[in-house]
Amino acid sequence: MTDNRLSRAFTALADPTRRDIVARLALGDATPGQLAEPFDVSLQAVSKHLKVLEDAGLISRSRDAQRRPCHLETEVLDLMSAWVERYRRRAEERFQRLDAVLASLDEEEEEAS
Amino acid sequence: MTDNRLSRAFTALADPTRRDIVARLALGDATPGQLAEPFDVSLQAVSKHLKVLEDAGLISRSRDAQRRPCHLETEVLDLMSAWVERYRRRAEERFQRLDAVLASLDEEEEEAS
DNA sequence: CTCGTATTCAACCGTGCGGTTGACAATGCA
DNA sequence: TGCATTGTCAACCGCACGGTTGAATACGAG
Repeated sequence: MTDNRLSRAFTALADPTRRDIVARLALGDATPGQLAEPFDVSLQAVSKHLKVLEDAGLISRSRDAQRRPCHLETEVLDLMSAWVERYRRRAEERFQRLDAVLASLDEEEEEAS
Repeated sequence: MTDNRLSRAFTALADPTRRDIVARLALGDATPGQLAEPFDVSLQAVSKHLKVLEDAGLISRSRDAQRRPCHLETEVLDLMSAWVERYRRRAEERFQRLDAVLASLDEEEEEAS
C-alpha cells in the first residue's frame, strides 16, 4: 500500500527531467507547454513525465480551457521526507554512538599512558 | 554530478526490497547472507541489490573473513533529505499562502454580508 | 462550422532492471 | 591439501522505461 506509493514516488524522482519539473513547479503552477519549453525533449515526452508524477501523487492537474496547469502536491513529499529522515536519523545515531565508543577508547589510552 | 548521485539514490530506493534492506541496516550492520534470509529472493539477487546500494553510496562494505558486512552510510541520505525537504517546504509555503488568500476572500464576504 | 492551439494517445524502438541458474573466487578449518 | 562456507560474476530472460513520430482529442476564436 504505502509501499507502492513510496516506490512510485522514488521512481518518479529518479529521473533528472522529472526532478527539474518538480523544482520548476515549486515556484508556481505551469502548463505542459511551459514545462516543455526549457527542456530539449518533445512535448509528448513531458506529457509522459507528468503522467508519472501524477500517478505518483506528486502533482495534480486542473483545467483552464485547452491548458492543463500542473500543481505540486505536498503529501507524497511528506511521505518521502519522513521515510528518508527516519533512517537517516537512525544511521546518524549509530554513527554518533560509534564516535562515543572511539572517544572512550581514546580515554582508556589516555589513562593507560 | 550531484544530479547523478541523486538519480542513483532515488533509483536505489525505488525498489521495495532495497528499502527493506536499508531499514534492516539502520538497526545494525549485516552480511549479505543475513540480509537475504528474511527475503524470498536468491542470495545473488540480494548481492545485486547491495551493489546498487553501494554504487548509490547508500552503503559501504568491509571484509571479515568470507563475510562482507554492509554498513548504512548517512551522507547520501542527507542529500536526499535536503532535496525533498527543499521542495516540500516550498510547496508547503505556497499552500499556506493559498490558504491565506482563501481566508481573506472569506473576510471580504463577511464584510459584504 | 472551421481553424488553430494545447495536450494526450498509440505504436514502436533501444536500453536497462530485477530475477533466475550455473560457474568461479576467497577464506577458514580439518 | 581438501572441503565447506560465503559471496560475486556471467549469461540469459521477460518486462517496463524513456524517447520518438504520427494521429486523435478538447477547447477557444473567428
